[in-house]
Amino acid sequence: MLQIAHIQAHKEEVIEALQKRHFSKATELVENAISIDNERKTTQSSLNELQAGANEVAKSIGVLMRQGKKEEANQAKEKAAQNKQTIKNLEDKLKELESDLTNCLYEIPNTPYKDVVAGKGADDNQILEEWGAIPTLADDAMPHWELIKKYDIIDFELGVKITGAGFPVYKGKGARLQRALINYFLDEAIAAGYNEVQPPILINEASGYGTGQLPDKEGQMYEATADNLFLIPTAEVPITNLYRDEIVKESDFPIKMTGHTPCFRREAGSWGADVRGLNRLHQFDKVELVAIEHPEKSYQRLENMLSHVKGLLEALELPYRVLRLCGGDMGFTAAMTYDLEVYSAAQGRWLEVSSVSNFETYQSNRLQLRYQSQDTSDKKKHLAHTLNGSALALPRIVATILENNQTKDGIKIPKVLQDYCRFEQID
RNA sequence: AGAGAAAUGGCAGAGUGGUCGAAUGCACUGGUCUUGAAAACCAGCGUACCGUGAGGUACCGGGGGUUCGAAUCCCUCUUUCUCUGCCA
Repeated sequence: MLQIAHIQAHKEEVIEALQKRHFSKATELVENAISIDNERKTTQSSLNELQAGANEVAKSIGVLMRQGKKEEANQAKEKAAQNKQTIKNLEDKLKELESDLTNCLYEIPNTPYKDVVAGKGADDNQILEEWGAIPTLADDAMPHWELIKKYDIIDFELGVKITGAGFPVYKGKGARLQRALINYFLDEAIAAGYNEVQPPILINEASGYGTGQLPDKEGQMYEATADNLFLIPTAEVPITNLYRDEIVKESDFPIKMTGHTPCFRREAGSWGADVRGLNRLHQFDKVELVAIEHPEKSYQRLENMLSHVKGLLEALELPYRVLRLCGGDMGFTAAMTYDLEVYSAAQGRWLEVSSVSNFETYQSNRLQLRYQSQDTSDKKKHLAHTLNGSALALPRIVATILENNQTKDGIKIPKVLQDYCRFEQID
């Protein structure tokens, strides 16, 4: 969430930035947050004053008791008891205001970075670059949902039997290709200086709040209700939360982590004609990059992460394009997001395979993830910036490899994967 | 899963109703001394919020309660440790 002090100091700027998202409640919510905060301040002031008085009386009673002045002590007691209820009421009011403020702030999305253009949705995204030639396929080329049947490598019907729609079973070379991709992506991340972690794939509520999945987006997550845990929608959640409530040293930056996890998404209501096959699943695998960075270097870090992902796609020889999302298409918590899409030749469409974002302090403010400046005269703890990016999500990469590399003899495996797969084609 | 014990500042560790935001040691920062370092000595050293400021308030695992007053008493939750059980 945004910092209330920042909103107070830069109200117009915040409202203006939020307009880029076409966020209609911007002015209303910002005004509301400010007025709650102002009331909070005055409430705390008067509460503190009363508490100071009460503390003084309580102390004096202690002194009087020790001096044996019982009567005076009892008089003071009565006096103190009078203010008790007032203090209690003010305390309750303060708590309520604080929680109102937090709830209000939860509803305000992150303010887009200066480079982000205004826009309502996907059509307004900026296409920054395109790489690679679009392959021309034979006339009888098949979309991946037919190829997986032809070669018997991914089975949706079996998944339906075991679990339900959107939970495919990978078999034989399909399973091995998955494993190869995971290992390849992890090795590349490690080579780029990311520290591999294997986090839990169930998270508690606090973690959900930390990275912004909660409140409001619980409908997107599978929930283990008996234990009040959630299946992760992305490794971003457990990995970023490793640093919840931590104070790091400035010299620790950048903190770079990577991890492979399955991801679980309910995707309620988002099924339609163009989500056949591997295009949208309830469970899929992803290798994620997470970075925690100094505020002054976070955009540099974002570029660095973007070029890492581009390098992967180039090594896999998949034509891609880079989009900078417009305000309206960005996730709630992001300040700037690059999407990478690969061209799926048999479907004739671009498929999003990675999303790389800078959250600035939006997540770290909830996480209370701060750093201590190296400058010893600066005693204050400062919020760090958090970033993450997929590198990469598997299913659409698999779909595109299958479609783009199909030949009459079989599906050619990209060179970089051959050692990982230990086979060169699927036939 | 059952029984017991525990949770205090960066760490260790005192404190069982009142000058306790919290002894002491270590660590850390600054200084004295030294050619330099070590040692010794002196001083400082938690976080957040409110206040222009002086200053105030809250925080001793989380939440609630008793009391004029709670680190200290009560309830509850969480976590850790020990023993027993179970298990890859």
